[in-house]
Amino acid sequence: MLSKKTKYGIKALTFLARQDSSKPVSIATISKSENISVKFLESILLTLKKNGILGSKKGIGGGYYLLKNPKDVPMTTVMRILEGPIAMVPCVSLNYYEKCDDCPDEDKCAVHRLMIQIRDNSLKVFRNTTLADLTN
Amino acid sequence: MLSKKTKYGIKALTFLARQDSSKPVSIATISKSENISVKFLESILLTLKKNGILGSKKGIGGGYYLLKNPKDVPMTTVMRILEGPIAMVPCVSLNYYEKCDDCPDEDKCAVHRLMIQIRDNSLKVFRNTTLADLTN
DNA sequence: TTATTATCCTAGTAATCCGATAGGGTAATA
DNA sequence: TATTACCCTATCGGATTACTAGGATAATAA
Repeated sequence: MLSKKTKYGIKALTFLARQDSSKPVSIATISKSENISVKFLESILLTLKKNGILGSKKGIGGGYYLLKNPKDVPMTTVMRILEGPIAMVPCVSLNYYEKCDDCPDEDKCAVHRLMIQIRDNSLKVFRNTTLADLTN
Repeated sequence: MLSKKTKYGIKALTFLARQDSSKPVSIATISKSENISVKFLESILLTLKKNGILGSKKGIGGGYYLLKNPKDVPMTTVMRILEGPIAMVPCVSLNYYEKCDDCPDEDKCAVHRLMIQIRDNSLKVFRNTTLADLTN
């Protein structure tokens, strides 16, 4: 299941991608438009900022804005920041690999081989989709 | 993340698919071979039985066995029984559809459209993979 | 300068889910 | 009739999730 954090994060990012990029948008504005709790959204935008996706400005007229052109933000990046690994099991994860305790030989593991296929297909979609693609 | 329940379930099923189909295999046997806790495995096999994947036999020489030919058991079926919906969000689920509270128009929702692609790709893999494919 | 606005940051918390275990009951076989 | 092995319900600690509280900090406007 996709977490609400990721869901809200993607919604907020596409909202920002649709705006005039020069002007910051306040949390309150995004919150109202996308029906997301202010406080929860706050924490999500903060992690996006800490990970170099968003910039921010304080005070009156302040808010968040995209640091890059939407077409240069692939969904792999967004997913990894908000959701964590794209793979369904750690033993097939590219960025968060972990060996299974119970599995003596990954190459012979049915789950492993199946989940590699799922991962590859998901990666293809996330890599080929940018924020710009989602604004239309 | 794939639950351990599903992971163990797939492992147990492929183990059974490799056996002489006429003979039941005990929980203890599968448990030892696949490094799965007996009690946990017990509950997993029981749900697979209740959902028509496995048959069972009690008493000495008893155990579980596949009710169908492994090549007639697609992973879509196994996943839906053990893991639940294949989609990452209920609003794109074929078998467990649910509308989002926050989303006024699914067709205009970025998350919705992205997750449809992910679902379609995963479905393709799970549909085209049977238990027989996983035994090799 | 100071009041206002809006982000920054740490903590906490209720609810839910997960993985596993307990402890019997029931049916089949020897 | 004893043993084996599945059947079934209930529980439970720990982790995660989806928030919420409450104040600190910085920028702007008066």
